[in-house]
Amino acid sequence: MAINSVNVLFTHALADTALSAKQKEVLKASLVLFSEQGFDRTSTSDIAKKAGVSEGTVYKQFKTKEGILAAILKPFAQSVIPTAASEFVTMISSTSYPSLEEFLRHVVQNRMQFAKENKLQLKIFAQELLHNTELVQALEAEIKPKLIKQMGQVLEYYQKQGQLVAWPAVRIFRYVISVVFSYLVPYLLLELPLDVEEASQEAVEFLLGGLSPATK
Amino acid sequence: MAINSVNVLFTHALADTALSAKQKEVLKASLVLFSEQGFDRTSTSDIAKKAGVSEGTVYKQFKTKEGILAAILKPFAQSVIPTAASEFVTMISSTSYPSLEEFLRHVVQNRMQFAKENKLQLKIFAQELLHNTELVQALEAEIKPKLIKQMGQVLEYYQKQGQLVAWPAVRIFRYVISVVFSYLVPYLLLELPLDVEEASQEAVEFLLGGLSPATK
DNA sequence: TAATAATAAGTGAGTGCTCACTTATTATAA
DNA sequence: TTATAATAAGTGAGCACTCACTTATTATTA
Repeated sequence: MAINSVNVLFTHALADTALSAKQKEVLKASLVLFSEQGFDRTSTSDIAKKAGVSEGTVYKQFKTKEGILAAILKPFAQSVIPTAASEFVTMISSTSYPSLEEFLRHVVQNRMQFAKENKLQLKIFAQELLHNTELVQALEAEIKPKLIKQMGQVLEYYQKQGQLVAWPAVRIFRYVISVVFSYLVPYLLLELPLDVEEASQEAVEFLLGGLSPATK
Repeated sequence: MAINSVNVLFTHALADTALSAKQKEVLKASLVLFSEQGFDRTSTSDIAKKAGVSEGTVYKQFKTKEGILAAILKPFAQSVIPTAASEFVTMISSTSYPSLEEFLRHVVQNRMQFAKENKLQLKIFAQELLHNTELVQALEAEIKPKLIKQMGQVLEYYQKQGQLVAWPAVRIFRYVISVVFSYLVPYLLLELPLDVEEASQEAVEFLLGGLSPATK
């Protein structure tokens, strides 16, 4: 059921691509198998079988098994950090800024929803991060400046307003991201349900306390 | 250097066991290879070569490759949550309770130090968690009650004192653990240095803000 | 339109190789 | 000498990937 809905979303994303129906089946089967068993424990014959195609078909489009992985993770990786055109920026660049609470709730909720819709990709991604050091370095180099550029001035605004503690942006990101993950990890690993509305509410309540300027 | 010191610690832990010198070498080699390349991408012949023994010797003690993994992870898993005999409890059960800040700093610092000393095991452990669903379930079932039993009354104490917000224990654990991990993840994945003293200081500063009873 | 040609997509039985694990042989120790 | 420890040479299953060939689709011509 949960997997189905993920598949529906993935299928939808696949619609834009120039892949044939069978090649899409290959990607869908790989998505499920990689996330369930891990990349290394999934054979190309497993993939072919689940996709209902021959092994030759698998290799017609994707030259290597790694190529299949890349085809799944590339579009995912590029949407982990929402682009400058995203809602975040439009939300902020409007004449009236929302409160820090509203802003945080929006960001947290948005990313939790994203994680929910990309559950399988996230699991595969995490596996890859753990034994692909170069990938980690490359991501760090790309994502961190992007994040700071996009969010940096927003944070500054709230800091000048006195709504946000005057810590470096990196430190604030660290806490926001980790608290979001504190709700995602049980969902990803234990298959527990995740109520995004409730979770983001809770998370923001905590974050606001920790990120408000000192009353100490 | 960092790996060396880890090895020194691991070697020390190995001293108590009834393993022969060569069998200990097997475990040390496996620890490094599994953490660097992952379990699936490490062959038993790699292990034998690095340990300076034959492949037969590897299999004399450890019946399977999985058996090697278990020999590494079992003692680690059991020390992730410190036992009831640990410092935590003695710290608390003394007649004068420390402040929440002191208590938090001690816990956070202690676990960060532990992570630093068990860096390679942690990496292997994380890999395993991602595609071993049963293991995750088993850990959840064992660790969660243990954690609540040990820490539950301590939290209650601070809540009654008005130092700690009256949230369920699970929610408080969630935030403390995730903030600790926010410092560990860059250390583990990006090989960045980790100053435990400084990091725990920072972490607690944030946690105290978020976990103090509402001033809202 | 119908017939033919050209291209693309798909197949499945290989192929060489790696791997976890075994076993026959040799070194060491009691 | 006998028992134990260690080795090094297997062994067969499974793997990623290939390739000669077939089928489906599209373009071209009469």
